Amino acid sequence: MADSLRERTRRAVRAEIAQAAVALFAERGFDETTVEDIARAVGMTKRSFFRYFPTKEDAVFAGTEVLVERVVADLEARPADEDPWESLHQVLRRWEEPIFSAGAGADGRRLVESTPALRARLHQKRETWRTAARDALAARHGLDTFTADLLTNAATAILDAAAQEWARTGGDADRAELVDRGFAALRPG
Amino acid sequence: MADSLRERTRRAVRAEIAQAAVALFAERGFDETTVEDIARAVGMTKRSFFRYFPTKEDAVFAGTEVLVERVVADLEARPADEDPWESLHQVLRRWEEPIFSAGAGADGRRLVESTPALRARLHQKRETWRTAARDALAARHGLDTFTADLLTNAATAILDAAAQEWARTGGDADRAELVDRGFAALRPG
DNA sequence: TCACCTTACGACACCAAGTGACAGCTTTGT
DNA sequence: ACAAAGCTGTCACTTGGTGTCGTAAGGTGA
Repeated sequence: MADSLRERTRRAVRAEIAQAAVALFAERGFDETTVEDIARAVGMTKRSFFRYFPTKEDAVFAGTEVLVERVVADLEARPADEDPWESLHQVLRRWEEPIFSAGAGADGRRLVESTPALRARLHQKRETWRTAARDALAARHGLDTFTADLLTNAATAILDAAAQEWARTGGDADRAELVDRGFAALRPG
Repeated sequence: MADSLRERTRRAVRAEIAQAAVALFAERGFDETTVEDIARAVGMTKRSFFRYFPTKEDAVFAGTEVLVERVVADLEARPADEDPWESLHQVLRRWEEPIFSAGAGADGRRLVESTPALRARLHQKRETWRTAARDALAARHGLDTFTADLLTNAATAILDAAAQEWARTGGDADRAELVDRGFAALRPG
């Protein structure tokens, strides 16, 4: 069974913890919330919290793990003769939202945007999928590593700028449109 | 006196701590070195270490504070009618080295490049000067915030790619040339 | 020179994030 | 039904980081 009861329960518990954590963070702030608070909120020990998440920060980014594979898969599903930049554009346009906030909804986004520790963790997470995307891009289009790095880094630069603008406007900005503008502006050539 | 004896000794002590810290980190690894180890190495208490640096990570980035002002000053010294992208290019080409490693030499660079906690902190530091650079750029060239963010983010994307390539080649790559290539490739238009 | 004030330091106590080890309970596979 | 595997609480421990206090030293003005 690829999906045993144990695994399902575990995922459910993880999700419950994550939800409680984000709620508490949004209410009291990240630093003002202790891991014990979160654990108690879902009826477990501090120790058990760390059996579901490696760090306090990670509770906000629950469910991101699959993202990497999906983005890479999408990247590899694009026509091989397509402009690499265009491939990145199309794929990231689709995954912009989950990549940006890593799955914690609008609350989570605001939270991440306003908490340095979480921003730092987000960057770390990004590095993971960026490496994967870089390798996929390099393999599919025969790019050297520097160029592949350059393109994927630039792509995340666009995502960041869109996220910043979104945060600045209080959540009103059309992020997809901003991403389009960014990709148009930085198109290599 | 803008430069009293107190201030000078303080700077000297800071530098000494930083040096000891980087040395220990390079020798034993970041996680394997405790703050007390560093403090003892320079003959002080853990408590006093934290009177010179807010966090353990920051010991590696000693002397970065001035960088922000200098980069901004350079940015504002560029001709006002110059292409903003070109201004960024010229300025960052000059400051690429200190910005990248934040002043701890080649050892420090390798250290940062290979230690997730330090990479995270570096990104945070970057955000500081990026914000400043963004504001300066926006003010000088009358750009909207999104465009200014986009350009500065892209610029750091280039710096990152160059740093990654540099690390990959074991320190042989000509970073200035890579930066030039990056700026040429992503030139907006 | 003497009194004054600021600064730096050590010492101590404390909190929170993680980690390791152990013991007991429940679930699963056979 | 039974053993292996998984989850949990409990306890002890390390480490990064902070607040407080007492005190010694250095710099400042009369």
